[in-house]
Amino acid sequence: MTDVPKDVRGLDHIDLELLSLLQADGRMPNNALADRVGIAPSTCLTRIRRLREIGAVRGFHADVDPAWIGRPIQAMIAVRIRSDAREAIGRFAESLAGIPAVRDVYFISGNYDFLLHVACADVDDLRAVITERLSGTRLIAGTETYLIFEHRRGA
Amino acid sequence: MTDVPKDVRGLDHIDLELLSLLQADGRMPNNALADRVGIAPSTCLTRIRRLREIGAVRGFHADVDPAWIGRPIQAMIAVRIRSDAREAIGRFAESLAGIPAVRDVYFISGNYDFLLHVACADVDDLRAVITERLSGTRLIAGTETYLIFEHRRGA
DNA sequence: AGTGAAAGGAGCACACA
DNA sequence: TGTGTGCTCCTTTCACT
Repeated sequence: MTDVPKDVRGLDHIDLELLSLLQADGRMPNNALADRVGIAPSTCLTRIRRLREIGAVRGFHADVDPAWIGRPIQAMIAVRIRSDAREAIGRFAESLAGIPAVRDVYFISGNYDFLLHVACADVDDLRAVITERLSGTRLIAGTETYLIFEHRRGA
Repeated sequence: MTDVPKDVRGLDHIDLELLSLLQADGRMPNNALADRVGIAPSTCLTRIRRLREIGAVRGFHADVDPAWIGRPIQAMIAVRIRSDAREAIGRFAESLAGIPAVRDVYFISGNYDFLLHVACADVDDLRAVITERLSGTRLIAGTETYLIFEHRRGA
């Protein structure tokens, strides 16, 4: 709920403003950004490069509607790893991120080890992901699947 | 799991390729895109404008690490609406998207009505979101909170 | 729908405060 | 760090296919 965060690890208010602007519009031209925050374009360029280098900006991506690329069925799959396979969790999760249907992997606390946000072509495709890539691997103790009716990005 | 989707609602393979490229790198210059898919820059521009207009591309965003903007604590909050308040769910969810901590709202099937992906300054902040913005509203029948240890984007 | 050329604008490196 | 200049490359429009 806090609007102005506390711990900003060496970023000044201009950096935070740049991050906020780029989060809202990742294609805003460097010129416009510089204007908005009140610095010269070349300075702005340097700052943004630095924000990328330190990892404050992890990348720039188009937000593509899954329905338009033939993946209208979205689901959140909670996955529990078998307790005798915990060491493999890292490599396994990495392989999951490579499945085309997988859009996000959330490692969580609680009864399950992670949540998978997937977008599939149809229900058969969803079942294939669950049975072939998850339950079928012998690393998985259990899964629980929730259909996603709608997905909205926050502010 | 399907690599080549079936239902592509009037998009040809060039459109799909453009979407894929822009999903991977939202700042790829129009020129480079045109080269990669084998069309002229001007044609490429027209196509991308169309992809935005029809909603295949919903926007372009910088992927900002929440930890760098003072929000190192991430959580997934499952929220159940009171059954006598179901009509209010739409407006309520919209107000949620306006909370600075909220990054995603997933409307789901199952025991809960939606999942909230939040990024908070600290645990107090997280508690404030849950007690003041959720449990405190009288629309909420219950919540369940899972800490997010790590969040990876898929391919 | 796709193309090429031409003008205008933006990105980027560099030298300097 | 921040800035201003200048070169280069990209973007964007338009007449034409």
